[in-house]
Amino acid sequence: MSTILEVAEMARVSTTTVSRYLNNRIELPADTAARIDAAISALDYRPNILAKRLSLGRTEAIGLMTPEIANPFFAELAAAVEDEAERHGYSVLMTSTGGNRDRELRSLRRLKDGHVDGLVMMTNRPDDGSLAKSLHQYGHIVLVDEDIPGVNVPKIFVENREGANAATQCLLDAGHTRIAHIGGPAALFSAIERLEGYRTALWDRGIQVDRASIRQGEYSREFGLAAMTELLAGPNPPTAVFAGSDFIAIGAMQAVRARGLSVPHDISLVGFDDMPFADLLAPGLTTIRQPTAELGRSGFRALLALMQKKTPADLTRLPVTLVMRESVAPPRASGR
Amino acid sequence: MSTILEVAEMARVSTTTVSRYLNNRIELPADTAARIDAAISALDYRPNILAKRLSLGRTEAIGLMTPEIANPFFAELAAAVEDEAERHGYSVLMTSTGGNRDRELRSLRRLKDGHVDGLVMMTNRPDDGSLAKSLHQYGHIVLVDEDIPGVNVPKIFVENREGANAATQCLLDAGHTRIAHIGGPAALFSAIERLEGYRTALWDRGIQVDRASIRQGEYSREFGLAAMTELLAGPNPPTAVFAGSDFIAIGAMQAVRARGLSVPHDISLVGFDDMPFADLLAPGLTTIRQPTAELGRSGFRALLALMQKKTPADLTRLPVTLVMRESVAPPRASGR
DNA sequence: TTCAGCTAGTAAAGCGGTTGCGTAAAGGGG
DNA sequence: CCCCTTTACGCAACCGCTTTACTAGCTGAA
Repeated sequence: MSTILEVAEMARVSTTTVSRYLNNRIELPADTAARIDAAISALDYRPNILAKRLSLGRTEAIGLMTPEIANPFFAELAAAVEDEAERHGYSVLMTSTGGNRDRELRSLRRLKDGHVDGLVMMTNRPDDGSLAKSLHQYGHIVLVDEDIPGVNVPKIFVENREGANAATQCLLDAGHTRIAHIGGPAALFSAIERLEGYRTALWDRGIQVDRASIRQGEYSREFGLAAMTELLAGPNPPTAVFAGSDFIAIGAMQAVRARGLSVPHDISLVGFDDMPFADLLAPGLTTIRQPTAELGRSGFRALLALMQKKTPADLTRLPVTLVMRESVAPPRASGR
Repeated sequence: MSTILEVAEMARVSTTTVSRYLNNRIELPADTAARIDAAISALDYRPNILAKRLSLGRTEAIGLMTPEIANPFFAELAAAVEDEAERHGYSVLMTSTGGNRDRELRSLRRLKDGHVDGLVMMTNRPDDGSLAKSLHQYGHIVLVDEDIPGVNVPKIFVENREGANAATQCLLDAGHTRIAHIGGPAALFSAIERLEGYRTALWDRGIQVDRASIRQGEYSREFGLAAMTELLAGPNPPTAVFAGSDFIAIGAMQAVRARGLSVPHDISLVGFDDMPFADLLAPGLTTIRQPTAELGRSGFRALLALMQKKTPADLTRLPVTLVMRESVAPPRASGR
């Protein structure tokens, strides 16, 4: 590997000149420039990035913290971040934390220690406040998809309320009145917002919101299965369910089947996320599509702005859309 | 941020001593060590990793090239690589190439330019030979999941032949004799091996392998749908299909349904991969499970060996297993 | 007493860039 | 013709760590 010094010698200039020329910090007469260019290609010179980083004190890399890269939602989001980062000359250092606090901290320390210049952070673990307090000391951070309350960094979320509202309305429009909600963790921001959206939709139609038809738990299939099984066994089972995530919806679907009932014939179902598998199911799952890729791109852009000492918006909300498939139908024979 | 020099001064030793002490290259008398320790914690010293990297000429980071991180298979594999890497103190720089040659080359150049010390490489694009030729110049590379013929680097694959064989046998055992195969790209190593496994299984039972019941194309749902539609429209449609991937299987399943037939009643189906959604389907998809995480871990370990100047195995084959679900049944009423 | 052989360090030269000052030479205006 | 401004570049310090080569002082054996 040749160095900038060799290039400078071959072009009969100083390293200063070469460095400035390469970084567009100087305008050189054509022949000098040509000599440098010639030397560079003759030596096949490529700047040593490690030296450059030390000298500049930055890495031109960002971190990407995701709870679970194997989850298609986060994977797609990660892909979008990476794509946008690449487009701006940044590399992406990925960490899949598995919701593990230790790994989250390790990723944050990487930021502090200068492995990366900034961090796109996603977490789905409710915070006890300690993370929120310590976060500002780390540097450039952007929060995507899920909030950590009390943290003062740019945030990019989707319109959870509006989405939940649309999902519930879709069920109302189909004629349902006994609509249950199986939502995510009670402590999680997105789950809270989605619950609010659901409540508002019912409220707006003058429908009493029944505590008993609201379940909160993990955004997982297992929880969906368990919660739906309970609901179905209850005294006054719903004719429709708005699930807080597609995973929950799938679990619910299983529960419905296990009971010998069918979606959408006996029970209508709407999910949230529009995971890639949502349309593989039979029946295809009606759900709220999140602009996953846009979430990632916006996240990176906000981070970039931060790193360039600009001030990105404190909060960006991206719109969601209802995707109609086959899991919603009018309630059976009305009444009971 | 404090530097090693400040630590040295506070501990009244030289930077050399501090550096050696920190890197376990020297044994110090207890009181000297204690002074250094004290200085370090008093100053909250953390070594500047950029300086360290420049000095050592390595980054303690590896690259991870995947065709499509949004594909759950690669995502899970990536998670495993990252996990294993983290365990050994390495960071992971991820690139999702989308099968784009340019991005592949960019990722390779990152290796050459010293951004990373090694690369776990996955590609699903058939190579025209140019990649194979240029690959050795880049440095430490390990190939995972899919081969690039003619490349002399450690490789980690699964037992494609054995898996395909088991899948086909499972259909044979159920009583099928007209078994079609919808496989991956004809130029792709894994697809070739899976086809071989299918052929051998039929051959071993003395069943004529019919050219017309073999289709090759993308590992995608769309291709599965198209190919299966064709097969069903043919003169002598199969009663069972071994699909080269779960995506293909899903497409095939759609085609079966579109024709008013049912899986497994009219057509039995076996996939390959055991994607996370394989058991979400109704019926659950019988398929060949790949040890995805192990593929990732082994990949990293081989790379680590390479980077430590050890010599990992040229080729590692990981076993696959047949996962029985509900998409296989005996052929209908035998005969026709 | 002498000297080899430890112990416990140190000085300084890298690693390969970037950059704040500075300056020689050429050009131009008065 | 003199002085001031450009133009075109160079010197050397600096980023913070690692490592080679070396030494002062002590111990113990011959």
